[in-house]
Amino acid sequence: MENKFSISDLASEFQVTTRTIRFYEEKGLLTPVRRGSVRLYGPRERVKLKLILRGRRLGFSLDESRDIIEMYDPESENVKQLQSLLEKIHEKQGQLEAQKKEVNSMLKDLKIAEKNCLDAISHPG
Amino acid sequence: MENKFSISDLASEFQVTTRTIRFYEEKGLLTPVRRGSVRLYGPRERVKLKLILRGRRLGFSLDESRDIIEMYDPESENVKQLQSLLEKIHEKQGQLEAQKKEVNSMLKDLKIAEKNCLDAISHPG
DNA sequence: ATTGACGTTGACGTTAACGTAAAGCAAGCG
DNA sequence: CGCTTGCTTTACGTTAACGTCAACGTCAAT
Repeated sequence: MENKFSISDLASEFQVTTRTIRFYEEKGLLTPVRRGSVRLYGPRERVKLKLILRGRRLGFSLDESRDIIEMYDPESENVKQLQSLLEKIHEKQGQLEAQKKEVNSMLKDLKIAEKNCLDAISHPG
Repeated sequence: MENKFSISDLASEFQVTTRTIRFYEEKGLLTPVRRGSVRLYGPRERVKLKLILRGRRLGFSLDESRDIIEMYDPESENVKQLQSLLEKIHEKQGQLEAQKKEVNSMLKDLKIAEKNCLDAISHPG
C-alpha cells in the first residue's frame, strides 16, 4: 500500500501522539479515509497535518490552522468565495510579515542581552 | 509622578485587562512597587510587560517569557550563572531563527495559494 | 455625604488542546 | 488456539491563561 499511511505512521513521523491526530479529526481538520474502521491517510491528509503542526509551532490556534488549510485546499469553486478567500490570504500574509518583524525585534534584543552578558563575564566586578 | 504608571495605564496602553497584568504578577513575571496597597509600575516593569506580550504574540508560554525576561534582566552576577544564561540566549536565538524560517515557508505557501486562487478566479470552469 | 472612578484580594468559571484510562475488536504469529 | 500488537470508541482528567464575579477600600468631585 504505497501512498497510504496509518495513524501511527504519521504519529511517529511528526512526533505527535495518535490521540492528537484523532483530536484534529474530531475538530474537523483531518478527514482520513476508512478501511473498515481503520483510518488511512493519503498525501493530502499528510500535508494538512504538516500545516497544522507548523501553525502550532508558530503559535496558531486550531481555528487559524483550519483557515490555512482552507487556503491551500479550497472547498468551493464559487468566485465570490474565492475572492473572500483571497482577502483572507492577504490578511494572513500581513500577519506573518508582522510576526517576522517581532521575531527580528526579539533577535535584536537578544543580541544586546548577549553582549551585556559577555561583558559582565569578561569584565566582572 | 513622571516615570510611574498605574495598572490601568499599562492596561490601556497595551490593550490588556488589569486582570491579565495581575495574573502575570501572580506568576512572578512582574514585581511592581506598592504605594500602600496600590501597584506602581516603573519603566523596568513596563519593559517586562512588553516582552511578555511580544512573546505571547509569538506563541511563547509564560515560562518562556520568564526566561526571556531573565535574559534581559539577569538576577545574578555569578559568572557560572551568566554562562548558563548565555547558553540559554544562544538556544533561544536558534529557536527564533527556526521560527523565522517557518514563517517564510508559510509565506511561500501562501503565495502559491494566492496564485492558485487568482487563477481559479480569472480562469474559471 | 454620596456618587463614581479606580484600586484591592479572593474564589470560582471557562476554553483550548490535548492526556489518560477503560474496554473491546481484528489480524498475524508461534 | 491463545497471545500480542495495533487499532477503535467513549469518557473523564488536566493545564495554561486568563475571565468573571463578589465584596470591599479610597480618593476626588459634585
